[in-house]
Parts: sequence; C-alpha cells; structure tokens
Amino acid sequence: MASRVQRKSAVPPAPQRKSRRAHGGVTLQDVARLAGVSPITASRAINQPEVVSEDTRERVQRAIRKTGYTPNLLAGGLASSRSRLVAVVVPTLTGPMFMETIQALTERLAEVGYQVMIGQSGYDNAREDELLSAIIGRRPDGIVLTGVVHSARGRVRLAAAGIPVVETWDFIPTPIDMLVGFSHESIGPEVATFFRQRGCKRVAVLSADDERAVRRAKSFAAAAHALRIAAGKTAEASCEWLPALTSLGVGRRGFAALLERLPRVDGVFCSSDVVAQGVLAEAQARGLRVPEDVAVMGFGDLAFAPDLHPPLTTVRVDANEMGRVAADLILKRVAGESVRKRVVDVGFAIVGRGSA
Amino acid sequence: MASRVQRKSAVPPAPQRKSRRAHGGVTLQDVARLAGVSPITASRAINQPEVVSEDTRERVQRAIRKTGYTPNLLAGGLASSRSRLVAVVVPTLTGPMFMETIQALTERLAEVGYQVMIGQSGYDNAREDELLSAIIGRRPDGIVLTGVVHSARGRVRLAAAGIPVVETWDFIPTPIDMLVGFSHESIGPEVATFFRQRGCKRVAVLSADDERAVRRAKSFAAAAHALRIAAGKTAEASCEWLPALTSLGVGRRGFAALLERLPRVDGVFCSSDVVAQGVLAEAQARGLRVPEDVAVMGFGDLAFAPDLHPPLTTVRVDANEMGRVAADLILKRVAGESVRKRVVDVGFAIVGRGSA
DNA sequence: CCATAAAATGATAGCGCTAACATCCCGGCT
DNA sequence: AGCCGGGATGTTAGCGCTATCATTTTATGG
Repeated sequence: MASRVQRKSAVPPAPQRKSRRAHGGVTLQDVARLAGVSPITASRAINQPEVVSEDTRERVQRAIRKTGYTPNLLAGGLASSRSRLVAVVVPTLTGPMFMETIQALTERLAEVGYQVMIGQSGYDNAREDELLSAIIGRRPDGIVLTGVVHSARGRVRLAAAGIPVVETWDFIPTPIDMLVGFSHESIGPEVATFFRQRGCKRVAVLSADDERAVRRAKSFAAAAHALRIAAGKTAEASCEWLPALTSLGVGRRGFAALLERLPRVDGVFCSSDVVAQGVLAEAQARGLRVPEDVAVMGFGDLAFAPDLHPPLTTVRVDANEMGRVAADLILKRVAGESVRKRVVDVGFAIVGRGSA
Repeated sequence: MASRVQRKSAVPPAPQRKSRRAHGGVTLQDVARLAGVSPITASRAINQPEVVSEDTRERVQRAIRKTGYTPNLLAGGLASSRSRLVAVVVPTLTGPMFMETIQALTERLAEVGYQVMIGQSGYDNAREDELLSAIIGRRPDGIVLTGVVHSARGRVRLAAAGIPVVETWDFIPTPIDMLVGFSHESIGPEVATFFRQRGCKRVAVLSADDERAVRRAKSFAAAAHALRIAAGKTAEASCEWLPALTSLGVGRRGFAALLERLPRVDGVFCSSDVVAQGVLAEAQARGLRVPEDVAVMGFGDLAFAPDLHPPLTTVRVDANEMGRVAADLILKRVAGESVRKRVVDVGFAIVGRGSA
C-alpha cells in the first residue's frame, strides 16, 4: 500500500477514513472475532459445516447466537455468484391457476435455503422488458416463467443472461432453456371426443382470451367441427370469448351471451373451472339441467371442482408437479449437473364427474 | 496507472492473479470504458441522471444499449445498503384473501423499481425463525407481514433488524413498527347487530381456526350471545370450527355438521366468502332457502361474491388499499421521511346483498 | 522419529457497485 | 488579474462475503 504524493509532514496522524457502516449490523467479522477464528473459517462453519472441526463449529455457533448474526445474502451472493434466489414470472397474482405451482416451487426451494421473488407481467407485454431487467439485475440462480409468452427480444435477453430458465404451463418445441408443461393443443381434441362420447351434438367453448386459453379453445373448436358436433356453423363461430381476467360473474354473463347466439348448445368447454362455475350458476338460474340439457367441462381441477353442484367434470393438470419439477431442474443446474431431459410433459387428464 | 511493487526482474511477467469473473457478464466498468467516462460517472448517469451532463448521459445510454448491460443489484445493494427489495410474508399462497393485497403492493413498488420477495409462513409457527433469517439476510428495505402474530422472539428479531416493518390485515395496539389493517374484534358485534336487524333469532358462526378468523368468530359469538340471538346455549357452542385451509367443500361439510348440532340455526356468519359459498351450496342441496330459512354472511367480498346465487352479503375489507398503503409507508421510510401515522385503520363495511 | 498425506485454518484479493471526498473547469464578480 | 461558487467528473475506499491458494496442524505409516 504505497501512500501517495505527500510523504513528509506526519501532521495528519490518522486520516480518519470514512466508514459507511450505517447499519450497526453484526458482520461475519464480529462473529469470527468472538469465536476466535478467522472470518473465512466462520464462513465455512456456516456454509460447509463438515469441513471445520467440531470444536470450531460449536464456538462459531455460539458466537452467532450470542450476537444475533444474520448473514448478509447480498454480500454472499455477490462474492459467490450464487444468489439463492429464484424469480417467478406470473401474468397475475390473483387467480388461483398458477398459485399452486408457485406454492409447490416455493416450498421445494425453501427446503434448500432458496427464496422466491415474484414478478408480475400482466397480460400485456408492455412492461415486460422492464420486468426482465429487474429480474436479471438481481442475478437469480433461476427463472421460472409460468407459461408467459415473451417477445423475441425478451427471449434473447433471457437466453443471453446465462441463467437457467424453466418455462411452465405450456409446451412448445423450442423452449428458451428448459420446460415443464403440457400441450394445450392436445387438450381440445380429447375434450371434443369426450363430449361426443357423452352424446353431445352441439358443443361450444367459452374461453378467456389469454394466449394459452385461446389455443385450447381453438383446438377444441376445430376438433368439434371436424367431429361434426360444433354448435356454430364454423369453428370460430363456436367460440365465445371472455376477457383474460375471468371470474364467476364473467363466466355467467359469457354463458348468457353464448346462449343468445347459440340457443341449442348442449355442451360447453370452459377455459377454467372458475368460468365453469359461472356457467353452472347461470344454468341453474335459467332452469337448465346439467348435464342433461347442457354438459359442462372446466379446466384446472381447482379445489372447489368436486364440491360444486353437480360436481364439475374438468381437465386436470398437475400444478404442483410443475412447481416441484421446475424447482428440481433449476437446483440440478445450479449444482452443475447437466440436465438431460430439458423438456418434461406432465400431461393432463379429464376427470369425469357429474357435470358432463 | 501506477504499476505495483515489483519493478526489477521482469521474470514473472504477470502474476496472473485469479479472476473470479465466471459470468462473462458486462459490468459497469465496461460500460464506462466504452462511454469514455469513469465508472462512477456511468453509475450516476444511470441512477441520478439529473446530475450528469446531457452529453455524458447520452453516451452512457448508448454504451448500455450496445453492451446489453444490466446493473447488478446485489452489488448495488451491498454498496448502498438499499436492496430495493421488499419482503412479504403470507400464511399461504393459495387462498385469494391476501393475493389482492400483494398484487397492489407489487404494482405500487414496481413503479419505483422495487421488487417483492415472497415468504410463506404456513399457519404453524415452526419454520418461522428460519423464514425470518432468510428474509433479514436479504436485507430488504421493508417487510410486510400479512397478519401479525409471530413469536415474541420473532418480533424482537424484526424490531432489532432495523428494517421498516408493516403489519397488515390486523389491528393491534402495539405494532412492531407500522401497521395498516382493521380490527377483527370490531367486526363481530356489527355483524351480530346486522343479523338481529334482519330478524334472525338463532345465529352461529362457521369459521376457519386460523388466528384472526377465530378472533372474528369469538367476538361475533359473544355479541350474538349478548343480544340473545345465539343459536347455541353458550357463545362457544355457537361456533363451528373448520381447518385453517378452507375450501368450498370444507364449508359445505362444515355447515352440514353445524346443522346437525344446531338444526334450528337461522343465520350463519362465515369466516370467508369461500366458506359462505359452501354454505350456499349445501343449503341449496338441502332445499333450505337463503335468506328466508337461513341468512348467510361471508367475509372478504371476493370477486365472485356479487355473482353468487343469491348474491352474497359479506364484510368487505379493502385489500388493495392495504397493499398500497403498506407500500407507501415503506417507501416513505426508505426515503428518510418520518412517518407520523404509523397505524392506519382501513376499516370494513358490511355489504348487504341477497343472502342476508 | 521423521517423512507424507490429509485435515483444518488462514491470508489475500476480489465480486460490482456506490458513498464520501477531491479535483477540475468555467463563468461571474470585485 | 484574482477569487469565488457551483456544476461536472474523478479518486479512493470500502459494503460483507467467499474463491483461491498458502500455511499450519494433525493423523499415518515406515
């Protein structure tokens, strides 16, 4: 450490350098001093307990308890380039669809000391770039996208960031990195076939107009048309669109509108169980019997589905599984293991209950 | 640029010191070099654009775009002790109750470049300490608790951490720091009075057994008893308890159990709209007319409440407002302004609709 | 008893950024 | 000319932690 220009004149005895420590917080340094070891040993006692001696570990633990030390994960993350953070992007927090996935993800990650950061993309792609900056800037160890579409620009940025990315709730041929989801396009034909087996002759779909719901709806309408059980003249005519943020009321009014247009409809595929619940309510209010007059199929198999009246027939997707697998994929990557199966199809299943 | 110590003996040409830069990431240094300014000036161009000259700002911006630089917020947070992170603790992610608050909070904070980190406490207090460590370790600029509780030890730790804390969804005399919520105890009497005005003679409460719901239920039962309109012999006997994680089905079966015990009940206060929905379903299945045979009151005024059949009378609390105010309180604190009103009561309101 | 490997600990130098202070530059005023 | 004020920019030194390598201590065997 060479001093600079001045050398003579020992007048300023101590430069009394600044200290930015405003926090008054306890640092690893303090713990180490109290335990009588070097900071790095204290660090090891915390993060790799197996490499330090029993005795040392004890002393450090005691010092931690005495001082109430909480490691600064920002500093640790900066030094080790492991932030122990995983970012999740959801279109919206309200709406039970993705919550289960996030919950499973959060729990799995919490087990190994990881936290989850949430970003809301909204259903428009406007603020997306900003959101990406916020996320990438935090240098998370992984990013989980809940089926969000992304601009080409966004996809490139994500890929370039060198952060493990898991896309969920969808199935596309070219994921940014990894993917765990299911094919929305495969659902339509299966549901259409199910309706035909149940004897429906004029089915329609009541769907939110967010991107994935639209794909389910269109594949359904096309299949129904091909099977000659579509209620409308064309596939498109058999679709009734709802705003992306659905609720029971939206479903209810949507069904009313659908009946207006296609009074003889005898089967409805809904883009979510919430919408289906609205259809059930409207049907009941109009004295339509379910499933005799109109069969109703939901999507999601949410908690309330089996308790509806009649119990809701619906398409189940394993939201939990997606969360767990997404967590595992990221953790595996972080651990340096290479992931062979970068694309996982969790599939779906039609759960036949009373409503169809 | 002074070379260092060695001068003679050019044998070891370069000490070839380690470089931990595994990321290959672009740093502020790179941007600064490209823009022809010092790193600190580049930093200012980003964070305090108003203090640098127009020309410099432009050059830095261009360099950022060219390199695809994304600031490392971990490093920035460490250096400035401002993490631009706010942690939220919820009992559970599923369940729509708190989501609206978190959504509002997230949106407000995103506007000013803050992110939200989520922690799940679960309804038991076991992992709480671990969760607190994880949160405090991240050095968030604020912590939002949905619901107070928390072990004495936890409260002390939070207070000691020196981080602004906002408790929400409750109202207690001695918050850790700040609070925005409403009094659960005040709700019971108002609802009881409402039932009496509606002419109910034998009311009961069907409630989840999480801490705050219990307080609402007990205050209601006590008030109903005092008004002599309780269905049970004692206040406690007028309560039917449900597990904390409620669903439509749980509410439905809970109501069935309640009817078993108190067949002549003519008014039910439910701990959430979801439970109320179950009650409505069960009533319908049994041919009980609502509100003629039994009046039903929910709690939360969730999105579906007005669309139920009959429309649900319920207690509304402004979940959005709580999120917004919580965000504002924290931001104000972060900005160094002192907060005079550290306790905000957002109140509640009974929304009379068809079910009671 | 000493060589040798293995285990435990320590010294050093950053990770990428910003606070605090220092310097420079330029116009305006005496 | 000389000095002052203030805006723009630069220098220095960390923030609190850990990767890397160096050193010390301990176990092991010949």
